[in-house]
Amino acid sequence: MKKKSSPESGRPRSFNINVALDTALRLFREKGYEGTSLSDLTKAMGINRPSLYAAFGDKRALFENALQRYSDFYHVYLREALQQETGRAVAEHLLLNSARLLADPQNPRGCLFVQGALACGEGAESVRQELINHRGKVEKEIRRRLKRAKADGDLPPTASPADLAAFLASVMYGMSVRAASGKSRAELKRVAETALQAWPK
Amino acid sequence: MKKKSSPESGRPRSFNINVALDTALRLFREKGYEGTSLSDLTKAMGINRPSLYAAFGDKRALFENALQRYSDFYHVYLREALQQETGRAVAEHLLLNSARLLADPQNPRGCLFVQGALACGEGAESVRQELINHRGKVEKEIRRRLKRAKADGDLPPTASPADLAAFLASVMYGMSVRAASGKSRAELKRVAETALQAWPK
DNA sequence: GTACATCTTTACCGTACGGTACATAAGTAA
DNA sequence: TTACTTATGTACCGTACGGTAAAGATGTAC
Repeated sequence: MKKKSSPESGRPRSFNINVALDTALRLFREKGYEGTSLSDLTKAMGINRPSLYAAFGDKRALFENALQRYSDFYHVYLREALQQETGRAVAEHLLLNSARLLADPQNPRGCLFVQGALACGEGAESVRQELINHRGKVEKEIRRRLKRAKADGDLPPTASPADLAAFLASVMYGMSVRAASGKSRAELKRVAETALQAWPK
Repeated sequence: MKKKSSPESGRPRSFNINVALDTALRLFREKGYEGTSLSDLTKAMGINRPSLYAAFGDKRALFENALQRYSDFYHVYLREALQQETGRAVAEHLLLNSARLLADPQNPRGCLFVQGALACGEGAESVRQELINHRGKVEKEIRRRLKRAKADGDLPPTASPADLAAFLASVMYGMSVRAASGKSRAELKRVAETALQAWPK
């Protein structure tokens, strides 16, 4: 992806590539793939266009990098949630931390998997598909964990891991939409707590 | 909005304005405001650009018309739901019909209030704000209805109409995201049914 | 120093965008 | 027929987009 072959020769890069990537991630999360222009990106990074292209390739490749970075962070959160001891604890962790992260005042509101490209023109169709895949994988991991929970007996025999996972994912994406509307952490937390009432006993 | 002053004089319009508006609505719902180009619109309508501008004004005004049309349909569904007799029945109606409408095979997937402009560039910022307002109004109507339900005694005294309304809205928006991922009515229905487990008894 | 590699700057490319001027076609009114 | 009104088709406008060519700047290796 990036050049592993970075000999010490040549003019050194004048900007920190990870800082630039974080800037790109912020913008993509806030305005989506199509809504973020190259001028937005270079301006926010404080560099010129060819520097961006030399470092990352084209816009699509830059998004790919930013998405990977986001996905890495996301999976830290996800893993932590899925490592909880019971199905109920997993659900609590997922929803309450979603509320916290999606409305983090330090970051753009909402989830990149949703905000990145929910509805878009033909030029971003492949990005949209990729985000659909990411969302699907998240849901799949939750489903696997809940299947185990059911096998472990900390979910009733009548409970459906697939339905519960789909429900949790839906609430998380719904909270993302609400976060993008400017709702606070407290408001999202109440949604999470209400959703948890649906958990089978 | 449209010209009431339509004397029988002058060359008659060669296309049906409501059909054209429906076409616009479909496109905006599928690709969002920014993702839908004037060429997409005129091509799908089978007319030329000046005809579109003469009939609707600019792109923004056309979106406004399409949004109004969508909102009219939406409020039929919403009113029907809010007219149910109990809080529980309202919630059921809202969620189950959301599932049905959001994944309608005859229409683009998802809700225009969400898909229209969730994350976008500066040029669509006002559209985004407007959709936030629409979502807020929907939630407010649900909240009002649930307050009445509580007063009527068909919600427990401990229940929070505001929290329940926010929860219902979140699930509906989450289902919209899932619908945009291509999930079927059946899958969305299971989400709705799972969500209903959270309803206070 | 010289050679070499890489990044940066400026200036530009083609394309697609939203929007419009203008001449003409197609209807009604007299 | 003539005048008038409105919609249409063509051809175009300026701007912003994603992307790049080419020349100069800045480092390392010798």
